[in-house]
Amino acid sequence: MEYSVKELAELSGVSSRTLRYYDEISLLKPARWSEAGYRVYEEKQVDLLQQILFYRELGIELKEIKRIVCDPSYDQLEALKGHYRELEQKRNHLDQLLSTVRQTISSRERGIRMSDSDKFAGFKEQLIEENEKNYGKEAREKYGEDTIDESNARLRDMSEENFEKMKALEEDIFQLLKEAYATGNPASKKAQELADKHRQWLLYSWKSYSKEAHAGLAEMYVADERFKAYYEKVVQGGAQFLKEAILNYVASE
Amino acid sequence: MEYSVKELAELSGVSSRTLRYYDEISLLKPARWSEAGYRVYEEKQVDLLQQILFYRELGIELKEIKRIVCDPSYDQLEALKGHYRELEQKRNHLDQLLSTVRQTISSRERGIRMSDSDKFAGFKEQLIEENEKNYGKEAREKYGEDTIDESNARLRDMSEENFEKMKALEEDIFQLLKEAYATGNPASKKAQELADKHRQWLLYSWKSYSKEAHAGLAEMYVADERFKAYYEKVVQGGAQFLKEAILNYVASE
DNA sequence: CATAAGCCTTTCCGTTGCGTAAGGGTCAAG
DNA sequence: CTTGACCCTTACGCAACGGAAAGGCTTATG
Repeated sequence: MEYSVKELAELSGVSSRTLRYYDEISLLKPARWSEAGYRVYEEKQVDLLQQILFYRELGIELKEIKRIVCDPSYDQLEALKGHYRELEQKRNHLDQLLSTVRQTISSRERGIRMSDSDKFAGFKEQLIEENEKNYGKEAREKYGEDTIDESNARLRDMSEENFEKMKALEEDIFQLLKEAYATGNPASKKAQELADKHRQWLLYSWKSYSKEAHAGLAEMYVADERFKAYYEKVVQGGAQFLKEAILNYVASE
Repeated sequence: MEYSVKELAELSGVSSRTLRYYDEISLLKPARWSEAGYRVYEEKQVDLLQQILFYRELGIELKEIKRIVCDPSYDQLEALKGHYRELEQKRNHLDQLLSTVRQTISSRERGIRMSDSDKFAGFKEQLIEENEKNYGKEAREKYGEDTIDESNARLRDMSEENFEKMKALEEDIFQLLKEAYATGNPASKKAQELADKHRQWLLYSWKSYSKEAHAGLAEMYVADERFKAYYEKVVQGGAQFLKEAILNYVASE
C-alpha cells in the first residue's frame, strides 16, 4: 500500500505540512519519490510515524524522538524515565503556580471589597468577634487570657498587608492539606510543609510560639467540633490528618 | 534614583536584553533617554517591572501582561481566574501524560525482562501459583470452583499483549487509587473512574462480570488481610476506600 | 592626550513546530 | 481543453528572548 502526503496525513491525523516538515528534518523520510517529484510513503513509514506520534504525545521534543526511533543504541527506557522526571518537575512547578495564582485571586477579591469603601477595619473586627465567639472560651481556658487578648490585639493592629499575607497563608494551608492528605502519611514531606505553614500562620496572631501550644491546638482541632469542621470541609479526615502532621512536626524538631 | 539598563537588569534579576525587548514591544518603555541615547529608568519603571515580572512568573504571556498592566479598564481579576483555569487544564493534561509514561515504562521494563530469555511463560505460571496460594481457598469458597479455574486458565492462555495491558491497567489503578483517595469521597468522579478501571481489570481474568461478584470482591478487600495489604501499600486506607468506591459504583449503575 | 576597558546602541540571525500563504507544476475527470 | 484537486519549494510569522556583530560614548589610567 502506498500513500501520498495527504493520504498519510488523513490516515494519521496530522497535517501534510507536518509530514513535509518531518521530511525536512529527516525525522520521517518518504519511502521513495514519484516521477513527478511527489512523496510516496509505504507501510514502514506508517509504522514509524505512529511511533513518532506516540512519543510526541508524551511531550517529547522531535530531536529526541529522532534519537529514540532512529538510533537503536539509544537507551529508550532511560529516555522515558528522564522524561518522566521532567514531567514531574513541570507538574510540581504548575502546582506552585496554581497556589500563587489562587492566593492572588483571593487577595484581590478581598482587596476590592475592602478598598471599595474602607470595609477593611470592619472586616477585621468581624473576624475578631467570630474568633472570640467561637473559640474564645476554650482558648482562654487552655492558653490563658493573655495569649488570647494578645491575639485579638495583634489581629486588630495588623497591617493590611500582613492581613493579606495571613489570609493567603490560610488558602495555602487548605491546598497543602489536600495535597498532603493524598500522601496518606503525616510524616511525609508535604505534611511537614503543611505543619510548618501552619506554624507560620499562627505567628501572625500569637505573640510567641511554643511546641506545646502548637501541639495543644492540634489536639483541639479534632476534639472540638467547630475547629474540626473548619478543616474537615477541606478534606474528609483533614482535621485528624492535620493534627497528626503537627504532632509529628513538633516532635521531630 | 535613575538606572541604566544594566543597573535595572541587575536590580531585578532579568537580562538587559530582556529590558530592551520589553522596550521594543512597548511593554516597558524607559522614563527618558540620555543625551547619548542611553535608556534611563526611574522609580515608576521599577515598580512596573516588578508587576510585570510577577505576572510573568505566573506563566502569563507578555501580550496579556501588557493588557493587564497598561489597560486600567481590563478586568484583572477575571484574567487571573481565566489563567487559573488554564493552569488547571495544563496540570490535568500533565497528569494524563505522567500516567501514560508510567505505564509505558513499566510495560517496557517487563518487556525487556521477558524477551530477555523467554521468562514470560514462567512469570505467568508464577502469578497463577501465587494467586492460588494466596486467595485460592477463599475465592473458591465464595465464587465456586468454576470461576477460579476459569480465571487461572484465562491467565495461562492470556496473550502476551493482553498480559501487558492487564499489568498496565493495574499500575493505572494504583495511581488512580491515590488520586481518588485524595478527593476523600468514594462517590467522586475519580473514585468512580477507579471502580470502573477495576472492573475492566477484572474482565481480564473473569469470564463474566456481575455486580454481585464485584461487590463481594470489594468486601473481601477489607475483610481479608492479604487482599487488604495489596492496596494498603498504595495508600493508608486504600483498601477501605476502594471497597466503598466499588460498592458505590455497582449501586449507581 | 591616547588608549583600553566597559559601558551603551541598533540590527539581525537562531531557537521549536509547525500555519499560512505565494507561485507554480501534475493529474484525473468532464 | 479546462477545471479543480492535488503536489512541489520557498519563505515569512509566532514567543520570548540569547547571542553576536559593528559601532558609539565615557571614564580611568599611563
